[in-house]
Amino acid sequence: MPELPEVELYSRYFARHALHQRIARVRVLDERILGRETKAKFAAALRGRSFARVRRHGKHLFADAGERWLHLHFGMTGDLAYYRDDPPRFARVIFDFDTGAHLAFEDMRIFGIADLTPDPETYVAEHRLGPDPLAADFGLRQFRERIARKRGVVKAVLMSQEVIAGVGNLYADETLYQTSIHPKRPVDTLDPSEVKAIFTTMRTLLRAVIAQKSAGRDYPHRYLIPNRDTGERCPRCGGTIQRTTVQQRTTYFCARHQK
DNA sequence: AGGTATGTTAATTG
DNA sequence: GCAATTAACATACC
Repeated sequence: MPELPEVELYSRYFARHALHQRIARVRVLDERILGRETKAKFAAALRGRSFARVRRHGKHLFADAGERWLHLHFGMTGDLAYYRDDPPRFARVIFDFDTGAHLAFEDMRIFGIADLTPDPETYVAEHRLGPDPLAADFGLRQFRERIARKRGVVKAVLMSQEVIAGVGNLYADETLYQTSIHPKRPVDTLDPSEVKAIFTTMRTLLRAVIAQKSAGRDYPHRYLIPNRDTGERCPRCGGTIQRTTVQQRTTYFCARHQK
């Protein structure tokens, strides 16, 4: 279930449980999760080491293992599980720590990836990821510059990981819903105040969801997310929630107040 | 049985 | 070169 806020929670979970323990063994249960990395190289790079710290960039998680960093991407169904007894059903890679505990990277659909990278900066550069919208040095000016170079519909731009890294289908819809902008508005028709509203709303939203979820709470009722269904009543204006498609992704919006 | 699912990439078409 | 579209990846659920 991973967009930026979820990966931020995974990252905190990783940091809370899985640092500073010697990795006694690396078990790759399904090699497809490694991408083009080989099982032998992957295991050899991590075995005997320990994770010193974690970093997140967009939807990507990195864990420092000394020579190299472990890189995790969670696809649609990735998750982490730290446990002592029974591994999760869809565990694809398991790190056995010498403490007797285990960290599993699980991913039912295997759209995610677990591999190695020299460091997060290298990965971000190689994959042309845009800035993380919650990074301390990410600002409105930068957001404007990056958006100004794009064409096409606004939702596609928000979801493009090269523009900004971390927003996916749900939070793109939610951001546009909260800013009253139609997901199919051509991005070059947005006026400066709308771009600013997207910037501010998106960051507030991402932070709020992190806080909300880390406190174990559900999405607020006034969000679009819990009302993502054709024919639902818009909790903001009483309009009707409609469905369309953008970039092959199901898109919900309020037909009354999103223009 | 068919449609859908919080993601990404490659190939194709305009 | 860019944007839109389609397919592919793999699995479960309703």
